[in-house]
Amino acid sequence: MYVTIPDQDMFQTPVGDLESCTPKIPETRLKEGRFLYLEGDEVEWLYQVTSGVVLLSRLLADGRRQVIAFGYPGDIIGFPSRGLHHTDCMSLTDVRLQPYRRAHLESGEGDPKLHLALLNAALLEISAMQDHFMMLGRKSAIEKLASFLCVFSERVGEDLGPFRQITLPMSRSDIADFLGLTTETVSRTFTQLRKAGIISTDKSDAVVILKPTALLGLSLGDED
Amino acid sequence: MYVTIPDQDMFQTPVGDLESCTPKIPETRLKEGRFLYLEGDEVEWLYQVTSGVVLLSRLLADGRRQVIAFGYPGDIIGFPSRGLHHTDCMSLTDVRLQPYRRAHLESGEGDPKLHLALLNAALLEISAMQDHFMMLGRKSAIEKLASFLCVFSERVGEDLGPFRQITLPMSRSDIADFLGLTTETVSRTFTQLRKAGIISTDKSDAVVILKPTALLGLSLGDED
DNA sequence: CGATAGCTTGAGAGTACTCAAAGTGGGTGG
DNA sequence: CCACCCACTTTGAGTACTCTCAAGCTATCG
Repeated sequence: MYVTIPDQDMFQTPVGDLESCTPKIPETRLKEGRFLYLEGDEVEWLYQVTSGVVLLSRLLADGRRQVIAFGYPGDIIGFPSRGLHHTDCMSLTDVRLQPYRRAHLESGEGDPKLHLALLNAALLEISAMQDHFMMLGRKSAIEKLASFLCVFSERVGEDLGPFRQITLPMSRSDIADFLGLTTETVSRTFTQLRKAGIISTDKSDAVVILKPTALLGLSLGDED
Repeated sequence: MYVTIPDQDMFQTPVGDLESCTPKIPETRLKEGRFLYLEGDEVEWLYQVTSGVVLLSRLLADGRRQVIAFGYPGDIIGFPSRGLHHTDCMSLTDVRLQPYRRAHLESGEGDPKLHLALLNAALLEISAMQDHFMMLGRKSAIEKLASFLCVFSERVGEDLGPFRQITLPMSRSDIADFLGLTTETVSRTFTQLRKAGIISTDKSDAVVILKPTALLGLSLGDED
């Protein structure tokens, strides 16, 4: 999942129903905190996340990390470039994944419908990454975090009475590396949103959005 | 073109030879400073840049801009997402473009070779954008500009005696919007590199790299 | 040769970072 | 079952980097 300016279209299932696609390969399971693949690994499979959440990231030589995306159920991960993985992929929770052969992406001979679905997922990823660019390059800390929470609220939030709740499987430092901030700044910005009465948090991983309109406004830079 | 940590593989022609692909549609020409398409336009064509340079960007409501990429000869631009363009595309110079029908990307029925070439271009774009993420989210101003110059030097630099020269068709403010900085910071950082004897500039659009190793070191964060 | 757009430089302010310490919660072992 | 430990989060103080606003400078083009 990529963070973007909320947009109705974003929240459709990106690939549609792949159920009917063949041949069906058995699901892969992965325990929390394990790596599915690393940058530089040869791509044999693409995966659709079935349940759980994964984190895609890249590392700089000196240890700086950029989180590229979070993979939620429905998302396709593992697109190759010159046959290789260009991110690390780690599970944030126990995860179930439906593998698809790389060949299905690269040729429609096996299953044209699957081929097209994977292609469209790749194209969606491109446009989603473009939104993420905007956020990384041009937004302030509070705009970044507000954008992040807005997208998550739409995509994986649950109704909680009149409000909307998000459960965050990722740590503050994962969020920081996604938004191009430090953990301290992310933490301070959460506090700022809490003090403004826009969100409330519980145990740091449950966030309730009390004022969605205010949050959306912040995400777009409607001056604080 | 996307900025990345220099990597041998980056500098191959992304799509390979499309000459043999059919049917050949006449080249499009565009004068400097014109828009080829805007965000939200329906995608009818993809284009391979034949000559000249284009700029792909997105705009925030308040006018903040993020430059997504520069399109140099060989680059494929215009990938659709749900059938729509997700960036604006403007020419920085007079430009020639080879159009390809969108249908060739979405189905291999017309020309499987072309289909595959376009698909691979899309996949390359994904990995290139991932490098750009790292730069936007995790690098300092000097690291960003050094990375930018390194990539351009490799991709479109020309030998100038023992040195390498780049001609920049984009303004300081285009560079700033690409790197997530302000024009002033870009300008100051150019000056900093000049004073360090790493580059020299002429008329602000011609850059000679005097110390490529030092520049590469800076781009990777080998402490100043 | 003057006008104008783009580039550079300067001074000061503000945001996010660094380093440091205290608080919180979950897990483990006694 | 409770206490301790460890990892993560939050808060604090001070710094540094980049931004903002402003003015000069430089090229280019009529």
